[in-house]
Amino acid sequence: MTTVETGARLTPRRREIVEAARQILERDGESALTMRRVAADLGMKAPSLYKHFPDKESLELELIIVGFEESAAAFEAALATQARSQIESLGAAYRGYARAHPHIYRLMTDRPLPHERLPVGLEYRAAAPLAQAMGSVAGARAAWALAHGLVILEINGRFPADADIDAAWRAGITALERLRQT
Amino acid sequence: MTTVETGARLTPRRREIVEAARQILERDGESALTMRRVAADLGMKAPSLYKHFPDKESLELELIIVGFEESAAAFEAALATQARSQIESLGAAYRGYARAHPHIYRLMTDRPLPHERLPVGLEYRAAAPLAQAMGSVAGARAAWALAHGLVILEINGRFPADADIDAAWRAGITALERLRQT
DNA sequence: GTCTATAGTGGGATAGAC
DNA sequence: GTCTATCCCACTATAGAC
Repeated sequence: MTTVETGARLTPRRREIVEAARQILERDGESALTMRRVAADLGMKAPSLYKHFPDKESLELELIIVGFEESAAAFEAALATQARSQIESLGAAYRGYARAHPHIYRLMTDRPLPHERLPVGLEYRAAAPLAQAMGSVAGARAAWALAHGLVILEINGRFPADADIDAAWRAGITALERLRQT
Repeated sequence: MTTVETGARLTPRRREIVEAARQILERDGESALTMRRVAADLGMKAPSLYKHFPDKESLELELIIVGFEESAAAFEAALATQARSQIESLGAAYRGYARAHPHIYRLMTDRPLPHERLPVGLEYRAAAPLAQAMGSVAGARAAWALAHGLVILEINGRFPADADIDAAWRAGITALERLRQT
């Protein structure tokens, strides 16, 4: 369970700090996520945070872990759905998570990951549904890239204001399903 | 011609400043691109730059324009090639430009564009080759998203170190070509 | 585990003289 | 068009008292 893992890894106070950081990030974006602001929202001073986390990067890493756990859960739930094709369900889940949590999503994808500092198996768990749906490693990577590209261009406001993003998704899903049927 | 456009829009001194900024960005990345550093590389002081550009953002915008001009030229050249399929050629050109100029590429795609401040027709020119090759707007957007996703995940170091990125590109190109043949 | 105080760094931008 | 001087901002992080 997601909650159990998080709870087991973090002391209660650390979890409160991560939660405060998350709310700041979600509400006001990455530039608002400063140690001062996190501390202030908890009624403490910034230096006190360093008794709980060695540096800011470690705190951000916890947010990334939360993002992976939540998106993995969303993908697993999508794969369990029978109403639509697996690829279609996964695409909707991917886009849905990214749009609901754009700043966390960007944090998760904007830079190289320190794989060795993530909970064992977490990356695999998040990637497995797509790999299963696509049936090949190369196909799964292409599918991930397509979904990421659609999502990040949307989040970054790079499609024209009147662009039919739904249609682009449908075209992409169609292409992936034809690849799958090879 | 790219050079003519740039030359017409910028005074010689402004062009020198843009060129210095570009070299810093390409060599040392976005965090190195500061007004102080740009000035120092030109043998001047930071405040003097503000006689040429009203703010840092305006200078960055010139770099984005350069990126669009160069990548548009690369796409046009790729489309003129007859050796491979158009989609394949464009994919290679897209990846090639992004890998050769990762920091400029990130600058071009990381945030919303102030469309009204770009030279008229530039965005259209950069997008046209892909639109032509895909034959539909939705297909072109899916193709752009796929290419962008593959490229930005590669640049950001998000594929496993031993991942076969060439194979992911081949799978993606195959999917797009099947979509094209609808 | 929290505080105060502070170090140390870096950034964008402006005023006014030359 | 360039300079010097300066402002103001913000950040991460540490030391040491309580």
